[in-house]
Amino acid sequence: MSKREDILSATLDLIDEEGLQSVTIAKIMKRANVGSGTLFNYFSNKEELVNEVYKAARQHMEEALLRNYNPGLSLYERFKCLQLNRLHFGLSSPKEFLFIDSYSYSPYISAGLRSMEDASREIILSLIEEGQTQGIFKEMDSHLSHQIIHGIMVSIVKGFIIQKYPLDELQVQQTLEACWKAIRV
Amino acid sequence: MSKREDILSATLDLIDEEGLQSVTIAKIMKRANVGSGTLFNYFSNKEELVNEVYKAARQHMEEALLRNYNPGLSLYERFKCLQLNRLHFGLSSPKEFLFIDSYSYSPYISAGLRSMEDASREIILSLIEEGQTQGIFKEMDSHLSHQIIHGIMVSIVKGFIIQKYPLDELQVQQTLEACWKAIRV
Amino acid sequence: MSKREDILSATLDLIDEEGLQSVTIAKIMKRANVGSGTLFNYFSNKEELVNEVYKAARQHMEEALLRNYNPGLSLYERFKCLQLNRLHFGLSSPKEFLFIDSYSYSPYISAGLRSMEDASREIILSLIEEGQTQGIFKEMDSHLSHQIIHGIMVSIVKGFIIQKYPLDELQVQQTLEACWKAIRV
Amino acid sequence: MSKREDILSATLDLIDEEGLQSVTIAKIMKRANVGSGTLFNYFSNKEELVNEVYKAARQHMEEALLRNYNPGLSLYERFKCLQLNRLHFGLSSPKEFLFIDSYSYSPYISAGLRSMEDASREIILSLIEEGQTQGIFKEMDSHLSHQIIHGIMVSIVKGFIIQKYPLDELQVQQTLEACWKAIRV
DNA sequence: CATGAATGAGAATTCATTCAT
DNA sequence: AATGAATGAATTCTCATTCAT
Repeated sequence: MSKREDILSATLDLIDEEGLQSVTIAKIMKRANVGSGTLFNYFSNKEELVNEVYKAARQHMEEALLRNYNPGLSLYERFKCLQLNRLHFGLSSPKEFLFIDSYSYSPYISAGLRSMEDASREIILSLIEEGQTQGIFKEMDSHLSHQIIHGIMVSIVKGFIIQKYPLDELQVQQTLEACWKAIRV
Repeated sequence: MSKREDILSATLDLIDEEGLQSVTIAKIMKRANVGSGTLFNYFSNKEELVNEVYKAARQHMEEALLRNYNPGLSLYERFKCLQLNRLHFGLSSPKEFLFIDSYSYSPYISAGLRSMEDASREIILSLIEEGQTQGIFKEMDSHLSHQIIHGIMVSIVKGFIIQKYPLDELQVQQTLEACWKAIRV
Repeated sequence: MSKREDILSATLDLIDEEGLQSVTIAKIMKRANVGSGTLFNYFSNKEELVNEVYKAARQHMEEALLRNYNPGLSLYERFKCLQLNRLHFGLSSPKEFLFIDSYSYSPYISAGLRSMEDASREIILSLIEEGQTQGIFKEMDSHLSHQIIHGIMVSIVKGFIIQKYPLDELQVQQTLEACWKAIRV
Repeated sequence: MSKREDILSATLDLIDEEGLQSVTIAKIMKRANVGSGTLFNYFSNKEELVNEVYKAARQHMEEALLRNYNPGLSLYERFKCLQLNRLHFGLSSPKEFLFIDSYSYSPYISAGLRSMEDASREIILSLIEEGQTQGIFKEMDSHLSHQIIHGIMVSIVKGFIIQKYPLDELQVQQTLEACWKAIRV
């Protein structure tokens, strides 16, 4: 791993462990095993560093959300793929998942970055609209529908991460079903 | 309002406006119109102050969630009451709502406080179990069901607060319906 | 005990326990069971309070040093009386003894107070001079002689207070003898 | 001189001039010509800094006390050497001497440090015991004997430093003699 | 007399950042 | 490219003191 990646990774770890609130450059330096000079060679200040961590996490998630997405599949198959991808991302990258969730509305992350291109979001919205047109999904503001299923998925992952319940095949199926039914006609 | 309340209130306002990240004791003092000595008479340090803000918000929410709750009503009426209460709390106290949502997973809030007694949670869980027994709700880990509907409500309120869509009578009905359907058989 | 005495006494105790360095008005208030208003009714500020503690200790010691002093006795008897009195004062009032010893050169105690009238000192000096005139004590600067015996007594008491050795009848005799011999011809 | 030494030295100077009571970090920074960050890089807090000053002074004194000590010399020569070394240390390093004297009983200095290893003390104690065995020194608790001569030396130096008398060849001889006689048979 | 909530100047300490090596 | 000692502005926190009750 390059020094740059060491720094990004150490920062994410520390944010996860102690909260951005108490992450200091000194702690990052120590964790990443780099000197302060090195750190400031790669990132011009702390805010930029944190924003880069956010950006990397978002890019990572973006890619994960669209993995294996096949526009040729049925509406349900596509819906399921997107939701499962989000779930898997949350389970396999909990630190990034929680960081994105926590800081997507924080002024500490630049506005530009927060509203960065999000192909998956557009895809889900149009998928919802497609379902509504076909009479499968209930007619309502597509953002509302999206928010509903997004809320479910995020909530389920967070609940699992803080150990509220197991999340095996069965629970995953039940969650997917809940999402589907929540916005069905 | 007592000085103590002034301080709590100023702190919540500032966290809402600028993010905990950039809230300083000096800003709080100024906003609350108190001297630093006064502040530290009431709260032994910044972390304790923020934790007390969290605690007060949780207590406020707790009370709001159970407002007009009538155990004698039908399952649906009770379900609706609880969900609507949460919605109304979010809409009428957005600062507290968002603060609780953001910091319920943050290490900055003490573990004990984050997992504090929550009567409403117990009530919802048993209501879910009751519905499952009656064959109304789908059989699954009641925490999973709870997390699903909780995720929907929180997500909808957040979406509204950051202005993603209107939230009138119609949308409220649709949201409630989504919750109900999400965990129905 | 009057409130005023409670305060003086609490202050001395705390100085003994934690060092003047870390004695705060708040700690004194708590220990003495008085409010801040009360304390500042009796003493106009912290420095005055500490100086009053010093003054009271000095007065107490002054009186103790001359207890039973009989100018009519032999030189040796008078010498012994004065040294024993100092020893007994140190043993019976260790807090005052140590406080006086530590702060007699501190700028925190007002110059006037530090150099306050000290009848016993004059008496010892003239006793030394008397002894020198009689050829009993070695001829030297009487302040030097005084400093020698004073040094012995203070050192012995301090050593005892911090538990370096027992200090019974025997050791007391040996100490007195050392004083006497140290300045003898 | 390294920054660290600058800080230690500035601290000792200020304690000597104004008393620990009124020495602030800001004054130390200014005197030592360092920023606050630098100071806290070397010492994690003020108490640790003061303790390090004490430690350095003790080590300095330790070394000075044993300078030119020759175990092969006669008892008297060795006795004289040790006492003279203490005297010279006091005269050449009055700040350290007074600081050690004042804070060796203060709770501000950690107990471990106050009772730190002291080779010179062991040597003097065994020298006293040797003298007692040879019938030169009076039989008594060697700590008592030690405390007596230690008390004399410290007292004489303090008296000189605060200008109570001259301290020339003559007075030094008289002082040494007083020490010797104080514990002789 | 006694109280203690409120104060704010000032003290200790933190921490992002720079720069010479 | 990498380092880390040095920095000082910003921040948290302390504590003697006041004053209305």
